[in-house]
Amino acid sequence: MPKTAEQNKQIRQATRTIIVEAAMICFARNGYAHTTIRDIAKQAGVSTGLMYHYFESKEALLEAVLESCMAILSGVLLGAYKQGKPGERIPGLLWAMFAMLEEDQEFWTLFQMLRSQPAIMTVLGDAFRQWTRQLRNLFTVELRNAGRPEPEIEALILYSLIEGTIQQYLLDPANYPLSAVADRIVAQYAA
Amino acid sequence: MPKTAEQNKQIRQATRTIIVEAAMICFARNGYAHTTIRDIAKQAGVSTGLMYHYFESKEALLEAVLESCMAILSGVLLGAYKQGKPGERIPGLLWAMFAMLEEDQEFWTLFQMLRSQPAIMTVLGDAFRQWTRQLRNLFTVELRNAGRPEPEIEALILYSLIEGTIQQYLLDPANYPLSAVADRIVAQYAA
Amino acid sequence: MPKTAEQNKQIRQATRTIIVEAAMICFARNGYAHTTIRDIAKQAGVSTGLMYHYFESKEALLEAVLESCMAILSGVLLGAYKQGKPGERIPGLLWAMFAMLEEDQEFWTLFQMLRSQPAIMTVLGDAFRQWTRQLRNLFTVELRNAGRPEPEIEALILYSLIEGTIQQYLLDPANYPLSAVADRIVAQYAA
Amino acid sequence: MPKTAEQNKQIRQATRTIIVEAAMICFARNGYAHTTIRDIAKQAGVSTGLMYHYFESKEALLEAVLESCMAILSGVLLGAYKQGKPGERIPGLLWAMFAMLEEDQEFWTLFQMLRSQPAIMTVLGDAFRQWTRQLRNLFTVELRNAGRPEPEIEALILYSLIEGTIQQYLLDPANYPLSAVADRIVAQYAA
DNA sequence: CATGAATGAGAATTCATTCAT
DNA sequence: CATGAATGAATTCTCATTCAT
Repeated sequence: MPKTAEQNKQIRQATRTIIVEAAMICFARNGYAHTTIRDIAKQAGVSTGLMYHYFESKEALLEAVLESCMAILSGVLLGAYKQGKPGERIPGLLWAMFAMLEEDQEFWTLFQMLRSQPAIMTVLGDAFRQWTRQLRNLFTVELRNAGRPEPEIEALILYSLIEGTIQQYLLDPANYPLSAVADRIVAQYAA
Repeated sequence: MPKTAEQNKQIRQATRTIIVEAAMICFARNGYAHTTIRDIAKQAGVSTGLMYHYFESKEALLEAVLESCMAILSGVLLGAYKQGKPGERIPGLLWAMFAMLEEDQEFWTLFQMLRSQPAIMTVLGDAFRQWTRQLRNLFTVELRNAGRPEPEIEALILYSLIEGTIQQYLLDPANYPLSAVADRIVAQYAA
Repeated sequence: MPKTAEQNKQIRQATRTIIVEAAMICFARNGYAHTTIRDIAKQAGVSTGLMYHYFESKEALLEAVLESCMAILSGVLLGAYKQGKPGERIPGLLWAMFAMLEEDQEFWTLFQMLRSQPAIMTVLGDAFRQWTRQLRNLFTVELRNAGRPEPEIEALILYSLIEGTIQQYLLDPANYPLSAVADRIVAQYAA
Repeated sequence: MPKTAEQNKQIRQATRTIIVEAAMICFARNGYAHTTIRDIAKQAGVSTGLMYHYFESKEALLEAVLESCMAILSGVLLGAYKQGKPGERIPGLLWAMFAMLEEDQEFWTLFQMLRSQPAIMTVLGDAFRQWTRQLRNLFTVELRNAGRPEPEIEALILYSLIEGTIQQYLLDPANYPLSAVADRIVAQYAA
């Protein structure tokens, strides 16, 4: 009794997701270089051979991981964006970011690692740059809506502030006064 | 008559430095994983065997590189710190940072890469956290001198702003309006 | 449809045996240090990578070799033991030993080498001591059956006599009068 | 003030001895292959370079070690031999052997290791075989003096008994009833 | 006689990838 | 779709040996 094409498609999608998530966990914990295909396969509960049914190479898997990260992050930010009114969305965006940071450190560790590996950026840099521009645009638009001067520069600065905060927090989560910092930043942009 | 102890010490120091600098170049260009010991040896102009005369393993070399980075950066910032008057040093520190960023992208690429590698932070995380605290203290002290409220929180934010700016700049140096951003940040802290 | 678990198990067992036997040959001929993993792989007709699929390290393989030696020797001696009647088994055991010595010098060269390597005995010493005790027990029991006084001490001496003979024989097989010595030893224990 | 030739010769001899003894210790503890020239140099308290002033190669050092072992052992046995009267020397030889065994396990561990390494015996086998024959001759002569039939065969057996006992003892010195075994063996040859 | 920095060939080990089933 | 045995090129690491001082 062969499976229907539809069933197969679902299985493919599910297994693919399992593998990507396993890869995210392994990369975050041990870095890309220190993670082997076998590690990921074991984490995912599949055979090493199966990895190659879903991804052409380790690099292709990495690509999928970065895409997944970008998609997740876009989703969260766009969700926050849509909830607020034009000109008043910055605080919501910031809260969404900081909430996520506290909830899912591993995600951010992974994300920071991916974006600071030369070997990865050589391949995926363009995609990442384009995605970054889009996100930053959200901020630019909102800062303009809020009547700020030089919204492009402001957006760069705000984006830097967020990224830097994430980096600092991840360095020592236990001792970082995240909520105090978050309050302070939000206050600066709430007016 | 053997070489004197003094001569040997000098040779060791010089060769060690050559190797660390070669490693910095290679790691910055190709990342840790894509750099082989042979690459570094060739870049340094020594044999592969000698590498292990100075460093126990590739990872130990990596640690030495991070330590070197921290020392370089400390030197630059302390230099800038000493040149200014209490309460007026923040702009000097910022300019030193931004100047260095534009001059030596490779250094910063390397630095960002090192600090986001789980394998490195597992070993050197504590040393790095302590070093970061010290640098941040410079900012805290100056912000207090300048009469700012909550200088600790302010310092965290300023530090984040710098780190985030560096990250953003490195992502796409050709298209990043660094001087505009720098002016804007400095202006914020010059008052 | 993957290979069944049963098939895989058989393949693993067969390949493992091939590798261990190849290692035995190489180690016996050239010693542990002068044998490379490549040598063994070539002798076994497999790739070097596969060696590490079955054994964690060269040393782990060495351990497997010693274990295999002990199993082979136990088999031969237990076989001889079972064929004789209580109280009359010593000659049979001795003949089995001496026959094997003449037939398979390489085995014994290997065995003597293994048991005098500090690196091996550090890891497998306890297992080897226990195994030795068991074999010696065979002799103790038989000497007691034969009505000898102090069978434990006698067994130690008999065991020493055998081991020493093996060592002497291996030192210069061409000139060693093995059958004369064997006759003499057996005569001593046949009465 | 240059040293005199005589002084130099003495220094050479003393340093040579220090190195050989260091090598004996290292080889006994870690085996030949696991011992590096550096290990021995450190144990001897000299530089690696100096090793090559005294020994052409690691193998030449090994040769010196085996020769030293043979000389030490010859000395002890000849000493015991000379103390007894013809026809009554066997017990003395045996006691000398067993006393030495208990006093200097490391020496015997080393000795057994050296003589069971194929790589070593390939080079030094002939020297060792000849030396063994000479020692065994001592026993043959004495057994003939004592009026034993077939003294050659008897000597082989006695020699095996000693070597085997040494091996067994070294395997588990703490639990081996050496004095009981020694008494038993000596009794057998005292009559 | 003595030192230890330097060499480089050779060995162990790793791991992405393939493939028979 | 799924398995895991098998491959072998690439890499890290070791260590006997040399040599300038």
